[in-house]
Amino acid sequence: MPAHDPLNCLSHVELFKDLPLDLRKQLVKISSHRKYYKKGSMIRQPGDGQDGVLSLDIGKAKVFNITPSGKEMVLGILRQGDIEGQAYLFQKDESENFIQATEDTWICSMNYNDFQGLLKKSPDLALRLLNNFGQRLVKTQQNTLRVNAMGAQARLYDYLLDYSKEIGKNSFNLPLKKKDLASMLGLTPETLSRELKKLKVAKKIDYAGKQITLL
DNA sequence: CCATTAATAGGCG
DNA sequence: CGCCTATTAATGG
Repeated sequence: MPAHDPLNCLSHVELFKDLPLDLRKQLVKISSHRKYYKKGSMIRQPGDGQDGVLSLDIGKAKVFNITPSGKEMVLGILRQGDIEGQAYLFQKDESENFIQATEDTWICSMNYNDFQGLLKKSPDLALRLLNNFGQRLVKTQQNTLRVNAMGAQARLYDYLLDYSKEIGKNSFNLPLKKKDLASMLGLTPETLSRELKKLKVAKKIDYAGKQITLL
């Protein structure tokens, strides 16, 4: 792995990408850069005492929590350039969720207080953060709606359409394991597997393994 | 190889 | 539809 360029790392994050140079330099100063997390290791979990916002530099991670009945509920996934932890701007609590690396992953993180100090200096940054947070809210609401009001096949198909739209391709690889996708959609892996097959038979999609194509 | 995890299939409530 | 179990595929040492 080549030497890490802090400025380059920030360029992966849409939130920071176009900030004035001096602000980005300040961001670099207050960040901890490219912490390595082996595949399968926990990046964060409740009660670990970590705070602040983090950005995923390289790799992939899933955000989830455990339901009262002891089952894992996947809330979402983080891909390159995604940030997580804005919630600490609005509530002082530590993370209630688990974040686990699903691949070998490098994380850059920023201390909460330092980050907030920078926010005060940059209305631009604050505005972007707010928008980013708002987008996430919409996504969360959409998914809640899906889980509550749609049947299994409908919410699976809806998710696929959504994701396809997000990355701008109608053929793609699932960014999660199917069991994790099932968890995120509130399905069992078995149901997901069956509904995928039904969609295939119905000629709405085609797939092989994680490779999905919308028809 | 063996062990573990993921994906799929089939049966049942 | 979820839960359970069995079989198979894929992965890792």
